[in-house]
Amino acid sequence: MIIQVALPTPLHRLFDYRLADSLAAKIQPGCRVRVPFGKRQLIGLVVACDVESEFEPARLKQVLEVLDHSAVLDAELMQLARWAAHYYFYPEGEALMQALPSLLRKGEPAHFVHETLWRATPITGTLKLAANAARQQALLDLLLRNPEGVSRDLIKLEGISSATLRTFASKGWVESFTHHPRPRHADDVQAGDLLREAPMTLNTEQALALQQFLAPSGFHIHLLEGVTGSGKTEVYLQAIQHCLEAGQQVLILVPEIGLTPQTVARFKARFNVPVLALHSGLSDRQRLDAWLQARDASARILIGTRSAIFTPLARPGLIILDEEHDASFKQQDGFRYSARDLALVRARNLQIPVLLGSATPSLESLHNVELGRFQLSRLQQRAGGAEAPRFHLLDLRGQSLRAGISDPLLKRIAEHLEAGTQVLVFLNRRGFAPSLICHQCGAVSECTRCDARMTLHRSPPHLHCHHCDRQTPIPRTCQQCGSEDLRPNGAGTERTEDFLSQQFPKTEILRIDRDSTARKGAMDKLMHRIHQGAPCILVGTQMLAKGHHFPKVTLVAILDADSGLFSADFRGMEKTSQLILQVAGRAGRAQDPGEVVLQTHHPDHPMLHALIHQGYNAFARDELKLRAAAGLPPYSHHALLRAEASQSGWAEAFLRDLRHSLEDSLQRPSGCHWSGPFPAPMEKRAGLYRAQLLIQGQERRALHQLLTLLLQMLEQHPGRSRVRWSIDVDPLDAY
DNA sequence: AGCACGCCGACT
DNA sequence: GTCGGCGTGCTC
Repeated sequence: MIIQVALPTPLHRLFDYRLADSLAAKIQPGCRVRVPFGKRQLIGLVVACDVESEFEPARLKQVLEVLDHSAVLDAELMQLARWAAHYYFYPEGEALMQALPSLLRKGEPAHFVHETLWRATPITGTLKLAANAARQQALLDLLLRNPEGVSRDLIKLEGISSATLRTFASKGWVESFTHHPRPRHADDVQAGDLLREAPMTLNTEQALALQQFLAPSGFHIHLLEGVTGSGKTEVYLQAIQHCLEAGQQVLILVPEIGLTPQTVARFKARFNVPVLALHSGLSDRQRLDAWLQARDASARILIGTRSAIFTPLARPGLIILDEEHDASFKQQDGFRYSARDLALVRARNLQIPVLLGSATPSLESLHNVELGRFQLSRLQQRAGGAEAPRFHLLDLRGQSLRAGISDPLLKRIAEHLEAGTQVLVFLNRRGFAPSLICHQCGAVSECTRCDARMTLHRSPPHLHCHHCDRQTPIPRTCQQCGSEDLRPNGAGTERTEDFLSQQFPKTEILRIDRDSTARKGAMDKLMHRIHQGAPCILVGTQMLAKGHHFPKVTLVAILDADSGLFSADFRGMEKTSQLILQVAGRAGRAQDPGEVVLQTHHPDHPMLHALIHQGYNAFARDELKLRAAAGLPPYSHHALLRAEASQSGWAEAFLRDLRHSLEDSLQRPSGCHWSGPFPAPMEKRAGLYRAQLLIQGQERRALHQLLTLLLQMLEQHPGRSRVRWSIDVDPLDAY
């Protein structure tokens, strides 16, 4: 028999192999096989059995081993991954293999493995450890936090040595047992004990939204647009309840920074069913276990980020995608898929509904509402009758700034602190200052590998390129003129923190950015501090904007509202307004009505006005009109051909060549146009020179045809070895 | 992407 | 004379 196999190679094709009759009986699509490939052996996935080969049969090689008795990747996921590979022009073999957990890619059996776990013994309840036994305390905490048992891997991960574990064992504080990962079956949960806590009573808007969502059966897409604090999650929870009652599973996708223990806890607290979080902290073995539990429906609620869209589901009932506008749903390298768009495709294949939620929906989704593809529900009331925050534009023209803060803002901050509440200061720049400038000649510290400034950091002192991660000591003298007068230029979170602690010496200043939260547990500590409720100032980046709620914050200050107003990226306004509202949403959750101050040099800017006085919807309507007039997405479709090379000019020349081949081609479909090649927004990055060619299509079909042709040309272009290229369909980042 | 083949420069 | 640089070509 001849079978067709998908292999993890960057080649855009499948491969045929001969299969010995002795192995042919149990083979089916979705099984893994080990095959010879050139001089090496690879593990691949069977795509089709009993096929005719166009390849000369005598030259076919034999399958070495069949790894599975039944399909590891079911037909539905296989269909999704193959569809995605074609849509995003990514090699099919790579796409299919990426849908598998890494242990399965490496050839491990698709089985649960019995694992030795450790748990605390009852006597630890009254145990008093020596005050200086920090490691022992850490182990005890870990054990008490996880009464169902902890694996040795996890203990190691927490930085606890096996010696500490041995000590515990010898004192009888810990015992080991064999964990049989044969989880409960879906049917084990009786209808009566599905709920762990009672659902909340829905307000009129929530009830209407839920009813509208539940009314149609089968595949439909529902957009839940709800301002922060309007209770979207409760609508999700009750939609999930309906699914669980029907014995089905629910897949929940959240943005990268939204997958916090609190998020997961919310679902676990409500439902008496196995809830699994597919987060980045899982070991390969745990990830496989979770994958298997989703596949056999012993896990009922699956929560994960972008890649969780490829989680197998034995009894799929609903896909929820929270913060659907979030850019982290689009993968930015390699397999550049959008988990949001794949969720829609998957739901259509499965004939199940999708619930998209956001306070600030993407213009793509709002356009889909206009077209009647999505149904829309709006939640405009805040739960508990909390008022919406008041917005103020603070005109920066003529104001002096210290660490990015104007005097009127400083006064407002003082007033809120005196009233005993908390203040949130947002600026999207970490580090001390965005650059180091020579006061004599004006030369600026630049990265040698990128077209970018080095950011000055104080703790610890160094220069850091945020684009390629290069770090250098702080120079004592200017490289250009030798002057010693080097000064920080502009403000980042460290500098603002510094300045505020000088201004408010008695107030605690908590900085929240990637640097301050890098250490394990640091974020928890900060959050704990904030939730104690004492007056304090939070200074932070994007990290503050998502997921976390700060009930005591009554003033949100956005230090630079102008950053996205004049950017070359046509999505700049959309991104900025989403970010402003997201940050603003952190305030005014409780009884205190919140206040949001935006520092701007353009207090008359129409976008800021629409956003602040009429709300996101008015802004979005205006912006959609502009997009329509300019023929930009969502009114047309974009693809970007990206290229990078070690020498300046190579990538651009390569793309120019391709453009010419395209223009000379007779098979070129109509209805597309292109522009460029242009240098990428930051031409040099991490030592590579980057360029891109933009392709625009009125219709998806035409764009797809053109890209098919382009791919053929790319694969046989003589310059392809000097240049790394990739196709990005529906690109999101600036271009 | 790997991995081999192949053809030119500085070494024991 | 060989080790090794990376250009070019192939993978059922």
